[in-house]
Amino acid sequence: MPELTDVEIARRHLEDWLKGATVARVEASDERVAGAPAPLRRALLGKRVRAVRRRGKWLKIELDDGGRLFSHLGMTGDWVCRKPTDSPERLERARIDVVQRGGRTRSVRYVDARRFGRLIAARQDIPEWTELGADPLLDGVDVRRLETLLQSHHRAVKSVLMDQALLAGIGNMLATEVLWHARIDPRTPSDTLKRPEIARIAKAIETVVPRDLREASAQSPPERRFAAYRRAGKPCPRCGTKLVSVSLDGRTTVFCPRCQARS
DNA sequence: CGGCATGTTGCGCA
DNA sequence: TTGCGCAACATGCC
Repeated sequence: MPELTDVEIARRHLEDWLKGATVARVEASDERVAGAPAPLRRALLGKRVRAVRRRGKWLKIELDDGGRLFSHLGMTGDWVCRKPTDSPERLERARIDVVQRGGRTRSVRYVDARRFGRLIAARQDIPEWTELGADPLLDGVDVRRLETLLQSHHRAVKSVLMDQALLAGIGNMLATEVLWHARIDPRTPSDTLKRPEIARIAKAIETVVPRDLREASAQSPPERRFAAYRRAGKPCPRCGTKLVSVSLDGRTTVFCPRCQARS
């Protein structure tokens, strides 16, 4: 599921399902994901959902008493909506049942195969949330700020783009796509990039993120969402050269050796 | 069976 | 201090 775009879609769903509703039932079957059930229940039961926000890959459900529930989808997490009478999903880890003002009931289930996701109830914003960098959708992309970020680190440009404390929400898929779009070798040391290249990266983020949000909303198959990601050995959609794969930060990174050549 | 996977954290090492 | 490589986490899927 997770990258800024899929998390934003999850946010829209949760807002639709939960906003204005009152929590009537809470289950947390997996301590690894949600901690002990009791504190979660205490934080949510009887509370009304005021808003659902997103920053980077984190979701925040705000309650009318000032409490908040943070949700990270990890690698395989997702929220789905069911009826309260429906049996648990196969990989369900938690559920929040709510009653809307008109009396309509919903059962919102957290599903997560690998259980890397997290549910954290808190009374204030947690560091994982407050320490996030600029979010491309919420804050826009500023070329000068991006230039400062890139030049203040001596790291592969892809690592910088994926650093959540610097830019929030860019993961392996989006970083791969952004650099393909900008025609930049992902291994390029970030502080050697020149202004025109940085401008191309900024433009690529502004283009790729909203476009992928539309693609993901339309449920386009993943192979149509991305030009390079998971396409090693296949022809570059731009020039036909075989895409190559390297390992960077322990992640598979695909790029075109011809149009993403280092200058 | 082996290998790979959208994320994050923590450790050893240069 | 900074950055890199890698293992770990736990499970599904091809």
